[in-house]
Amino acid sequence: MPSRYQGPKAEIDALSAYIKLMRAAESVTTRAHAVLPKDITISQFGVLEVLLHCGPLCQTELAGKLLKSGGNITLIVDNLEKAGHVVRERSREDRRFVTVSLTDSGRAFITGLFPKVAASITRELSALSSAEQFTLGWLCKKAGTGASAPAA
Amino acid sequence: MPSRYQGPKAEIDALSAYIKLMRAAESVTTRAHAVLPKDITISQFGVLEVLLHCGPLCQTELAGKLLKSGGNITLIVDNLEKAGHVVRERSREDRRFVTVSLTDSGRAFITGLFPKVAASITRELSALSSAEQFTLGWLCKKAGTGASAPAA
DNA sequence: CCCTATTGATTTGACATTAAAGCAATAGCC
DNA sequence: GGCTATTGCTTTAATGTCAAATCAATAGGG
Repeated sequence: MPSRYQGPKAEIDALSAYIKLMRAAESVTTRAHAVLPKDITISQFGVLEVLLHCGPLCQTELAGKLLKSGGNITLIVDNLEKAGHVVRERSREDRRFVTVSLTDSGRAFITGLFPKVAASITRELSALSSAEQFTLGWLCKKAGTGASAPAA
Repeated sequence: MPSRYQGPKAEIDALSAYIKLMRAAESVTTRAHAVLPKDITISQFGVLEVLLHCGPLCQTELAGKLLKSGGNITLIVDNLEKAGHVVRERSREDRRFVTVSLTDSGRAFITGLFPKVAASITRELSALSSAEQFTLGWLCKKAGTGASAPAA
């Protein structure tokens, strides 16, 4: 952000850090996910990855883990279901819940893909030493649980 | 540059830092922009802010500063134009260019709004000291210009 | 056993986002 | 001048995103 704005020093420091935070997040995400095949989106990858590492979940749980809205998950799961990567199943104990599970082909797909993305993220962050990555994570965590963050 | 195998520890460190980076970016952005009136979006705010601090720009320049696609800018400017915040004007020297400028009401709008958002971002990052904010910015900049970043 | 509140999912409407295709205007080359 | 390439913008198709409204099922209070 080309700030010609001249405010208090605290504000300039915060805005400067914020802009770099945003640019880094966008930049690393875009480049790290460039290894994804063209027929899958970042959001779809996110859902498959959570299902692989957490097992079958209902849509509200997916929304919580991915920090997305419920309506959003409905659409993403729709598209993953069309592609044959996941299946929906109504819970018999409480018919409000829809359990989303990986199909065999979906599991094979994400199992083959995840290591590539993990390696890609590692490569993108390789400009930072291990200690620097730790510091970055620590500062981000502190920043993300700041002033008006919901209590953990 | 041949990429060397870095081992599982390097991967865990990088993924851990990456997840915290993404969560911090989402979290701070969402909360910092909660002060925006509901009739304006974050992207629209971004365009108005750049126009305020840089003066009238053509759409390609806007796209470059905001790191968005050209088609995207077309839509955002469409909506800002409907709201009366900006005007489009064909350049007379080169009729391919469309200069986007703030209207009087648009200028008043963003002039009143920007300090609120700046204060909000400052508040959200107040969990970090000035030195920590500087370190965060430095690490983010280093991370964002990593392995496959385009040459500046 | 009702009435109501809550909860999980879906739908709808509006905006964002990109890639790709298309259009219009300019620039370059012969 | 005229052909071609480039450049800036718009459009289109597909997906994502949220908020709000809606629907279905369950839970609780009386």
